[in-house]
Amino acid sequence: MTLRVYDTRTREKRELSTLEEGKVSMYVCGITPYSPSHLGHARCYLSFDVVHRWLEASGYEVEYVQNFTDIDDKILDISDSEEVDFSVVANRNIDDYLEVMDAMNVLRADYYPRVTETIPEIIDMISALQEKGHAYVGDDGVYFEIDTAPEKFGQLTGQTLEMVRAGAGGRVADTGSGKRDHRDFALWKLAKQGEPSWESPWGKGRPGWHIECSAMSLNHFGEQFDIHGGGHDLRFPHHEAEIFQSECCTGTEPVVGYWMHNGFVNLDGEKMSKSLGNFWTIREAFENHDPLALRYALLSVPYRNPIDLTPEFLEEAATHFERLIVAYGKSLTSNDHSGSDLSGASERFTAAMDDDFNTRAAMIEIQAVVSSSSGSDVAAWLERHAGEVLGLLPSSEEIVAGLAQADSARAEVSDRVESLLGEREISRETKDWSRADEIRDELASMGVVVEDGPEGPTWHLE
RNA sequence: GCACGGGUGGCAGAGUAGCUAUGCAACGGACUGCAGAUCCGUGGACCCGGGUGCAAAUCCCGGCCCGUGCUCCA
Repeated sequence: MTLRVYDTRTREKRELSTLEEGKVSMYVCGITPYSPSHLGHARCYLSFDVVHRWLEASGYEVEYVQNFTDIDDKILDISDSEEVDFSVVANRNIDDYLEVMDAMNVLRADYYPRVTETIPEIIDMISALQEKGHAYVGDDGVYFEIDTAPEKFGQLTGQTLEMVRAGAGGRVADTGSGKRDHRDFALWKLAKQGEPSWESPWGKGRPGWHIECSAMSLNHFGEQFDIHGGGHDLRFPHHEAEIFQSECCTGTEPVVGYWMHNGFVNLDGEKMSKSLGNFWTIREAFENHDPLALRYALLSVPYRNPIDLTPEFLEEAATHFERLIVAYGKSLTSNDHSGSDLSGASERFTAAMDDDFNTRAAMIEIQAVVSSSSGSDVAAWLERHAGEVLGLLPSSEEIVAGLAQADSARAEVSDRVESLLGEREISRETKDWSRADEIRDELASMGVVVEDGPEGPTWHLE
């Protein structure tokens, strides 16, 4: 069984082959912390969390780097309006991000480099590009000159230089930037009055948006690394700019082995994004949804496909999640073996994950196991597959604590429930259905669900 | 407009030529006073039009539709 990964650049699923046997270097574009993260971000980092987990489960040693773009125009806009330092805004939103990710069982990356802590490396890289003739100094900053490496254009989007030239109209003049060609992009932006800035050979300023990722990946991994992830919208210009910067700087290509891009979260068929304003922050979603149920929902569609968030979609996921938790709890407290052979499910699960991380297919296997067996072996199976690999389970301690709490809650109302149930059974025996239903309603108002079975009624709290 | 991705049953989602995908939902039956749970079973799809094959959801051509990108964006 081999792991196949879809690569945006070559547009095919390829067997994963890494630079160093048994090791994977993975870089994922992180957030720009100018506002609280929304569900689109959740989907991205959840997707790559599963990539991270599955690679490790497959025996790879993974080095995972995710950046924070902690200085940028929008952060400055907000810090201006709040009259606080930009770092206040950035730190606040980074904390928010890490908190909600923790709540959704997202494992931490190994490094979270920040732009503001990578300035010397960025400056070195820009200097190298300038020396090699790929960068020039304009009125308001330093730019990468696309025409010095035109053959690198369009690797991730298939666009040609001409197309983009044609599409842009007279934007160069509009922006008043110091670019020679509108397809060139900023490496270093000179500071305007009052903006935070860092010293550089070109004057005080700050890095352009794309250069940080090139500098950070070079810094952590060297000239080449295995996987680069990010949202689908980053393919152009951001990731193509990275290819220009990294490969022109080092002369080594390709800089990235596999470009992975996750699909969007849509609301009413449209991309959820901050600029469109049609987003839910992750925290808002937590108000109505268990973080792990949300994780379940967002992983229940393969990472490259779009997800249309509808109430039905979220409900279905919540139902499955609930079943999983209940089944896990039941198996966890069982001393018996299920007597089932779970090897087929394991094989199909592995095949699904090996096929470009098809979490959907993998989760169907989990559903099948959940609905067909229970026992101590099932608990172990779920821990490995639903827990370690997909991160869908709370810790067994939490589950056990939850069960204990449920037990005590149950014990609290038990006497009252039993006496009502006894009364109801008498009513049922005398076919006094209206009285029986009345009692059931009364129990329901106490949060007690009654289920009549062949061996009499059973009840549980909900 | 151009580029990329995609259009499979109510929803999600496999399937790159021949054999029931699958899950949820729906429906029918069993069981039920009813409800619920459970069990058994059923129907239902390949955007349109051409083409190549003995055979096409699957390959080719032409349309149409949707999403994203071309501007900050996961």
